[in-house]
Amino acid sequence: MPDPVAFRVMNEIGIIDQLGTTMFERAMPDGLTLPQFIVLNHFVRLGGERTPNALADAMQVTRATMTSTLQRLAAKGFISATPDAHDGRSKRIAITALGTEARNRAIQAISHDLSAMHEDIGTAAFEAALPFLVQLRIFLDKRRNLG
Amino acid sequence: MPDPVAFRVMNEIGIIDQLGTTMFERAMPDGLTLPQFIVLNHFVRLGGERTPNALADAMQVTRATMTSTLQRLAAKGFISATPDAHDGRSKRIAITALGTEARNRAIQAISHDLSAMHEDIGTAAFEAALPFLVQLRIFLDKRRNLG
DNA sequence: ACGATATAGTTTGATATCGAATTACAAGGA
DNA sequence: TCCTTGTAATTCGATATCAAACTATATCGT
Repeated sequence: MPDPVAFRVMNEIGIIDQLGTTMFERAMPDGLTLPQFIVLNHFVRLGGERTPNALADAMQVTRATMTSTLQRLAAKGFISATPDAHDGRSKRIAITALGTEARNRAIQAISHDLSAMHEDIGTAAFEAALPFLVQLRIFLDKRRNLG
Repeated sequence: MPDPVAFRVMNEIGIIDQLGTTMFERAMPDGLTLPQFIVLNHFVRLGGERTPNALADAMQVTRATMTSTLQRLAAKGFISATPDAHDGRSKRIAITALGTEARNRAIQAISHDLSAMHEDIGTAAFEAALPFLVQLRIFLDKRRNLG
């Protein structure tokens, strides 16, 4: 019995994620990891402040995971955290100037790999694949929240 | 500036991998993890014996990672390891009867989630997405081996 | 007002993963 | 034979991740 096609797709996705993450982190300066970059990029793209909880939701990770990533970013001086004036349980996270610089260096560092991907696979193929991936991600997210 | 489409695709793939792995491991009996299942499934599908090195190549992980996963599978009695008679550095790994049973229970445990995926997304969409994913995986694998 | 419940964040313990260093053995060359 | 180089596997230290347990604060119901 062959593996169901959904299983084969998930398997390929797992390997791609693994290889892609390794490629990214090898190219990074500042010892920046992919999850750390994604947080910095989120702040540069959308601006403002966020709670750890909102970041965890946006990145689809648990709050525990986000706590860990934010602690490492704070240790590098790439983010700041201030207590929320209206809710004693909460925090406001923002990117620092140092963090913005690190994010921009990261963009530069990965641009060569991204270009190679566009050349080899074709930008059109990425565009074509995106709707399926979004639909699959939304399905899995819904299913997670059901239990 | 929007993120390049290849970056958005890699980002979706990362989230899908994360959500899919969590869904899988929640459904698993025997505390089986996804990497552990993949090794067992490999043996059931293809039979025979393998070296840790060959398994690491097949799963696209480092030998260090495979050492760790094999140690946990051996601790559960799901695989056996015997020294190679002709090469003192090497080992021969095989699945045990207990391992085969665990793999079959795992298949059962995940079948409901897989069915839901096929129903929601459509089997045809998975078939259509597979060639792109294979191409992307092969590109990243080649690129890794170049450095 | 108070007790029950919910929410924000952290901590802990486990697994996976990488790269780098290490150990043990193999193969080849002088 | 011995030395160098190569290969198989493991160990180590770091990061990410989850679930579960925990702390602290907020909100809701009576």
